[in-house]
Amino acid sequence: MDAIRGDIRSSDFPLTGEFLAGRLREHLDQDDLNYIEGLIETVEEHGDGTRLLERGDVTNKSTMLIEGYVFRTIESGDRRYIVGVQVPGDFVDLHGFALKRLDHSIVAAGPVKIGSVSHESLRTVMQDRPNIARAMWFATLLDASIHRKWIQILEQLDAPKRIAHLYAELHTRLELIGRTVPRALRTPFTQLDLADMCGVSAIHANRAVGKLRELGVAEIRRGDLYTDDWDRLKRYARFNADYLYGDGALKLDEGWN
Amino acid sequence: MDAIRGDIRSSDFPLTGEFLAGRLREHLDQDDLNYIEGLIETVEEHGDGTRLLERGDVTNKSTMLIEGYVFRTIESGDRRYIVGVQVPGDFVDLHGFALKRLDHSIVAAGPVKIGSVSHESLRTVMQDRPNIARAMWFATLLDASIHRKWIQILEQLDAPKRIAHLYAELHTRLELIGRTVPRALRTPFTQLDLADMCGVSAIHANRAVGKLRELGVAEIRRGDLYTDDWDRLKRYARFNADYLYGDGALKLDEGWN
DNA sequence: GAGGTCTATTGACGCATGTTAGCTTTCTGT
DNA sequence: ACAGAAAGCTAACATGCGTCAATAGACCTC
Repeated sequence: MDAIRGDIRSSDFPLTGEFLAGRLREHLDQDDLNYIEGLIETVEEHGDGTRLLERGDVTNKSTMLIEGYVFRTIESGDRRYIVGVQVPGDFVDLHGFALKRLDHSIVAAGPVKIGSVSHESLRTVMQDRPNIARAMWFATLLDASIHRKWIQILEQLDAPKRIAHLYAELHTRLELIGRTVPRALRTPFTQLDLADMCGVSAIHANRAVGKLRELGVAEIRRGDLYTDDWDRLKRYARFNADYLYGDGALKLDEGWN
Repeated sequence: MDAIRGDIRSSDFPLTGEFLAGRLREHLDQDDLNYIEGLIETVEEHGDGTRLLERGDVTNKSTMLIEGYVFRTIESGDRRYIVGVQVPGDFVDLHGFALKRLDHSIVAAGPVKIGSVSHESLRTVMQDRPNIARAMWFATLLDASIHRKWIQILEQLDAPKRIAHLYAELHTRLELIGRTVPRALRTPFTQLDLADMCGVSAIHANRAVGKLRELGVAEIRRGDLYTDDWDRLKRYARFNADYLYGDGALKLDEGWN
């Protein structure tokens, strides 16, 4: 009975477009970006814990995250497993456009602002805007690359390094959309959230946070991470940003049409 | 210096087409399937351990697995982490078509037969054959769904259940392309392979295999699994096949064009 | 500002898993 | 048939992590 955790406040204020389309920006021209902005039919704000999409749902629209973080979760037994995190500018359920049902749920981590695009509009995009269609496929391939890295992390690292790697990844992803502050990374994650992302118990996540503090790698308080030395943290987590394709990874020079 | 493990024998015998395109089959008509068959320019056989594609490679062709198994691997330090397995009919590097470099390597697990399609041909497909383009996007989305399940498995299950889940998944995937035998599942996997897929040490993989035997869930000998009761094995592994989208998961009724 | 709830923290104990070492079985090539 | 190599197996001990129990701090509501 945690449904009340969510707090829904619809709104329809205009988009600035400033952060719209996130990672897709770098692969699209202004005309394409305006086109995408025009696709967004509704914008909503939701509170922490709101269940935005449910595993098994059949949808007729796709969701873009504009502000905040969301978790991709799979519930099994009475536990929750977080299998992914999205940052502003990410489409969270493009796969719901091509696949019938969703294989996992989408839950707000902290307050979020989301935009919706109807699948009808997306079908038009696929037909008329090959550049945008290509960028959307790219976005889902990037998610898959991140999934593979998470698999490797779970196979390779212990709990403290997993947590450090998570923050290193988020820091780089936020950097790519111009959203970092110098010596910190602010998130609404609880230690239980960290535990569910790293596949350990909440108590062990607490131990891991303590170890990062003890080692002087980072201080994590109520989800916010503080560090004087991102390079050291990234070295500690064996972080290598290649899998995020930050250098313009699309084969732009070889358009499909 | 394990390079000698691979044994390369080129060949150009004709395709039967019988198992071609695997999971894509169910979403395409005969005309589309013939078209795909025509795309395959070369067919090769390779021996166990052959490194088919290297992390960081920039490719100008994509590879379809026709016979055998391949691993998606990431090497780090002196260890290997297996982040995915493909079965016959799977494209193994469609992402290399849209992304510049590969984020992981592809290695033959046992002898394999592979076909190659040039990216030039794929660009034509994207332009002229929306049905096939859609099916290919679907294939990469299905891979992402499987990745998410692996993340959950690593977060949730202990080593014996991970191994059972792996075989349950492969059994279902092979069933979907009509390639199962009644009470067994034959693979060329060593216990070290199982360990690298499950994120445990080889010795612990051995313990886990022993436990499955002891419990009467399954007998695994040199990669081949034998069981009298697949349902029991799947219950033990908490396996639920939804994430494999075996029921015709594409939104066929809503074509893009 | 008092009470309640969620979150963070600590300690004790047990199980899962890693590491090292050595041994046995099976495969492979000659 | 033989020898070497690869794979599988077993035991002993160390560490990571889970569980339970209890407490402390932070935030919210009234």
